[in-house]
Amino acid sequence: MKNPRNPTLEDVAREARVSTATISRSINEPHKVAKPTLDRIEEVIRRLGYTPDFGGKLLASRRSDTIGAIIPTMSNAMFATGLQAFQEVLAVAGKKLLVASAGYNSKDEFNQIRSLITHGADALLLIGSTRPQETIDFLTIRNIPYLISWCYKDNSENIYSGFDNEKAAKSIAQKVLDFGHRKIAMIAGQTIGNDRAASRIAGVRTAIREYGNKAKLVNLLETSYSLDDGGTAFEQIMSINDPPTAIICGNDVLAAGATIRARQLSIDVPEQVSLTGFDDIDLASAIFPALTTVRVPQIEMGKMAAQLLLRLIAKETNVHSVEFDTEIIMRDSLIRLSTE
Amino acid sequence: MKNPRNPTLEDVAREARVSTATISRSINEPHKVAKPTLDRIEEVIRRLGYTPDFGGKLLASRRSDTIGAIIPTMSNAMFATGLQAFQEVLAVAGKKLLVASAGYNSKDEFNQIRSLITHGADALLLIGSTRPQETIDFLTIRNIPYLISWCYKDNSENIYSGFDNEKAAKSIAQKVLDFGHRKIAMIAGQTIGNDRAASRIAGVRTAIREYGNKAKLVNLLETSYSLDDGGTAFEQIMSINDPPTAIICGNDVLAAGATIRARQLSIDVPEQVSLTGFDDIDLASAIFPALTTVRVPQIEMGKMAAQLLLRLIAKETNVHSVEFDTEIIMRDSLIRLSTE
DNA sequence: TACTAAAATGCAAGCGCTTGCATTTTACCA
DNA sequence: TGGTAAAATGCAAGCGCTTGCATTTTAGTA
Repeated sequence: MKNPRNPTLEDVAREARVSTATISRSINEPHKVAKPTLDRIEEVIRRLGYTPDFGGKLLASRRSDTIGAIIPTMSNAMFATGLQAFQEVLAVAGKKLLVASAGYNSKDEFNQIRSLITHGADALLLIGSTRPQETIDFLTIRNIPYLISWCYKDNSENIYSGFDNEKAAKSIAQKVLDFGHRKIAMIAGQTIGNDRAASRIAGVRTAIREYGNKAKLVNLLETSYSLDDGGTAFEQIMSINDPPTAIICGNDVLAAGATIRARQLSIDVPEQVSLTGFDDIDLASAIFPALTTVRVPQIEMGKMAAQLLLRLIAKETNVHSVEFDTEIIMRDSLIRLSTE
Repeated sequence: MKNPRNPTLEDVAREARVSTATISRSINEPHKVAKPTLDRIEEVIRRLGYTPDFGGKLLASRRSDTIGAIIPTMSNAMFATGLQAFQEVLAVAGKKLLVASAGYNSKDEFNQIRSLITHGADALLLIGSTRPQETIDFLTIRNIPYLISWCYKDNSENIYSGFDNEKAAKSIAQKVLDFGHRKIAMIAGQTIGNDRAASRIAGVRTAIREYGNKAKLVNLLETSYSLDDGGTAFEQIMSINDPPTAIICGNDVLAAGATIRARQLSIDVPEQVSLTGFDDIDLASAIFPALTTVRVPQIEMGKMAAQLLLRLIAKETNVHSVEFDTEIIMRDSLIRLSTE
C-alpha cells in the first residue's frame, strides 16, 4: 500500500554516510550509537520521512509488537472499558492491539486465534476459561503466550487476570437472602460458550442451596444480553401467580432492561420486586432506581492483563495469575423484606 | 515468539515435491494449481502444521490485511458500538483491526497514526475532520488510504462515512424551540481537539440565532464526557436566578448525568426543565425520564466505513463519501411549554 | 500423430530489516 | 606517548514469502 517507493534503511544509510546496521541501532538501541551520529541520522530520517517497514522488521526480528485480543463483543460497555484500559497500558509499552470478536462461539474463537496469529500477534488476550482441546493444543504447540481474563480459576495451567464469577455471584445471592428474600428468580446470560454466565448461575444456586430449604430459586431464565431481552425475561418471570420477591440478574444490562420493563408494567422496583445487577457499568448508577450490583474491577483487570502479558512476552518466568475481589454496591433496587 | 522453528514454505515444498512458488499459489490462488497437486500440498500442510509467516508474507507482498482505527476512546458506548460493527465487516473480508485511542488530542493522534503504520496498517479509520497540516501531509505523502467517520463535510478532499453534526444539532435545537422553549442552555463536550463537539455547538447557536431575538442561549458550558461532569454542569446551570427551561446536551452521557443530578436535587425533569441528549446510546432509553435525543446511526456508519475502506484498499476509483441522516427520537425528557 | 494453446509448475530475484561477529575509533590511564 | 578496554560502527548473512517470466506438461484439434 505504499507509494512509488518509500525510503528504506539503505536510503537513510547512504544519506547519513553510515551503515544500515547503525541506522537500525539508532532506532532500536539509541544508547549504542554516538550522539553526533544519532543527531545526523535523526535529521536524515526526518528529512526523508522514513519509517521502518513492518514486514522487513518483522521478518528479521520475529517480533511484531502486536498483541491480539479476542473478546465477545465491544458493544458491551463491560468489555469495551476493560479493553480500553488494556490498550492504554500496551500503548505505553509501544505495543499495538489487534482486536477480534467472536461472540460467544468457541469455533469462531479458534478461527480468530489462528487469524490473529496469521496477522502477526505476538501474544493473545482471551476471555473465559473453557475452550475446546483443539484450541488449547494449537496455543500450546505454537508456544503462543496468552492470558485469560474476566474470570479466575485456581488452575496453574493458565494465567488469569480476573475474578471468580461464582464467588461473586454467590455473594450477591447471599446478600439477597440476608435481606429476607426467599422466593428468588434469576435472569442469566446464555451459558452456551460462556462459562462466566454459567459460573454466575452456579454461584447463585450454591448460595440458595446452602441457605437451606426455606429459600428457593423459583425461576431461572437464560437470555441474550440486551435491554429488551432483560425486559422480556422480567415480564415472563413476573407473570406467574406467585412471583419472586427478588430477581438476580446476570449482568447490569439485563437488570436495566428489567427495570425499564417494570416501569412500563407499573411494577414497582424495589417495593414489589427487588432487582440486582452485575458488573457495575455506568448504566447501573444511571438508571432509576439505581441498581444494587456487583462491582467488577474492569479497568484494573484490563490493566493487569496487559502488564502480565507484557511480562510473558518478555519471557519472564515467575508470572502468576492475579485474582481481583469484587464488591457489592448497595443502591436502591434491592430492599430488605420486612415481613418474612 | 515462535517455537524452535516452525515449518516454512520450503519445508512444505520439499515434502510435497513441488517448488515453494506452487505452495504459495496453492494458498493464495488455489485455482491456479492442479487438483491432485493441491490435495497433496494440503495434506502436507496439515501434517506439518504449517501456517504462513506473517513477516515473510508481508515483506514480499507489501500487504498486511490489517486496518488501523484511531478513536477517542472505546469507553464511550458510542464509539465502541461503531467500532464493533466496523470490525465485523472487516472480519468477513479477512482483514484485522488494529486499534489505537488518542483521546481528543491531535498530537497523540499523529503519533498513533505513525505507530499504526509502523505496525503494518494498510489503511486507517479516523474520527473527526480537523487535524494539523503535519498529519495530513504525512497521510498524503505516504499515500495512505484513510477514511473519516463520525462526521461529514461537503469536502471532496476526504472521504467520509458520517453525518453532519451541525445539521443534527440544529435540528434538535429547532425542536426545542418548536416546543416553546426560549431560555435555552447547552452542556457541550470539550471543543479542544473535538470538531464534533464544536459543530454541535455551532448548530445550536445557528438554530437559536435564526429563530430571532425572542430565543436566547442563556448559558453554554463545555465539559468532559462523564456522568459526573454532566451533573456538575447541570447543577451550575440551574443554580442561577432565572434558569433555562431547556438544556441541550452534547451527548447522552452528559444528559444522563444531568438527569441523575436533577433527581438528587429534586428538580423535576421535564416539568421544571427539559433535557435533550445526542447519540441515542442504550443509556438514553434506559434512564428515567427517557431521553429525547438525536439518533446517530452508529452501526450503519461503522459498517459503511469498513466497506468504503475496503474499496479504497482495492484501489477502486469511484469511492465517495456517504452521508447519514440523523433522526430525533422523541421520548420523555423534553416537553412542550404550555405558557409562552 | 503432430502441432498449438493453455494450464501447471519452477526459477530466482528480491522485499527491508536485524544481529552476531569483526573491525575501527575513542577515551582513559600510566 | 603508547597501550588497553570500551564504545562505535560496519559487514553480510539470513529471515520466509511472492511473483514476473521461463519452462514444462497437458489437453485439444486437425
